[in-house]
Amino acid sequence: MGLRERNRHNTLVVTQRTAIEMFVEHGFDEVKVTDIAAEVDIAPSTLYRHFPTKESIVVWDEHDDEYGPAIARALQDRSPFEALRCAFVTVLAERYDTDTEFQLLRAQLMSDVPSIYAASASDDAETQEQLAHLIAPHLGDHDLDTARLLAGAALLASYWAFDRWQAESAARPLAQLIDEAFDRISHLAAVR
Amino acid sequence: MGLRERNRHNTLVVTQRTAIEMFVEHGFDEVKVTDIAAEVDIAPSTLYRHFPTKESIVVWDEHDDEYGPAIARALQDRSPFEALRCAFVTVLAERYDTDTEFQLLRAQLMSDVPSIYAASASDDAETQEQLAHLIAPHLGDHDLDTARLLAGAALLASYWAFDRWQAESAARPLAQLIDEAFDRISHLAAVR
DNA sequence: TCCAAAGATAGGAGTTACTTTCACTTCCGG
DNA sequence: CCGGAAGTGAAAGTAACTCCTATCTTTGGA
Repeated sequence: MGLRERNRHNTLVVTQRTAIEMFVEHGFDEVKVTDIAAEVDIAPSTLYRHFPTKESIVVWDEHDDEYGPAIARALQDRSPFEALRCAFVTVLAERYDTDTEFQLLRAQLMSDVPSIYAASASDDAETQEQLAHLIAPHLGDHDLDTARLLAGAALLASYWAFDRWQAESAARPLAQLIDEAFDRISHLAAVR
Repeated sequence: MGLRERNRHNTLVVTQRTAIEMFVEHGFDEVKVTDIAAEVDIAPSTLYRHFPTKESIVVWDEHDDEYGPAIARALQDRSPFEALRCAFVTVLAERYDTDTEFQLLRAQLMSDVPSIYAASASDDAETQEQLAHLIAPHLGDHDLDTARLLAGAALLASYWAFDRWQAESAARPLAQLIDEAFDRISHLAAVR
């Protein structure tokens, strides 16, 4: 990883953290993109080179590229659905349990600001498609539609866990909630 | 239902159908809100009285208020999850199977135009919450979180069905796809 | 070590059409 | 027949996002 790439990554992280603090303090609509750029000390045009929209500053996840490898690893010795569970627990848990305050702020913005919520939902649709393509080859019939359903269920489980985690202000560790969510969703028919 | 209300509803329907045709033909960004207003022969400010945003013209569903009653009815003699399945099949199926061409156009916009997709996803989050509140009292433990998971699963099933329906251009009736989706999601653990 | 090329940033101007506001008119409903 | 809700029209604002060029920084090879 060259200097250029590291610098870029650093700028992304600093911009995101600064912006989220500003959004939480003054409100998403009140904080203008130029304000953020000024605070981070970059030009607005530079900010727009990194983040395509104002919302994406919040939605972007610096650990997004860890899911692919984690899932590929887990697929070696687990069923597809279990592999997703395992990967989610591994990647999400450690991060959210060490960087709790910041992730709570981010979660708050994502659920409270409609336009951010919408942007994040769009993102999730793409994630679902990517997950489906990852696991489809590991299904008995290689059926992409089945894979999409599994991926959707896995995402549903993780968002449910995430919502609860946020609602109870990180009282329980995220890993535990994710496990519970996957368990319950695997046995939906048994719910009364 | 008075004349006023009927007129309003009529304007909404006509506006939506006109707008969707224009969007499909010329592209969402190319068609301006003023163009739509001119075509429907109302003032732009009137259009904005009915639809809060440009995207909402597409996302709005004239049958949205049928779900509540349908679910309440189905809850009388079914488990909560089955009640959702039943209500979805009833309300969705007949509409999409009689109004197919138009609903396909609408579906196409919702999946192709990012901003519309995002708006529709936000809408779905609210729907999930409403469904959860409807079914929670019918669960053994009255647990709202469980209800949210069930509602999420039901919505996931219906979107999966809807996607397939769109992908195969309404080759199979929507009701059948929804049933299949609910079946599969009830037995996720059995998928290999 | 140095240098050329590739790529990133600053800075600023512009544009656009979505959306809001308000005073005014029209017309349904009891 | 009147009160009040809904529609109209015009106008303006807003800030997100785009585009451009000059300037600087990094990179990889000589």
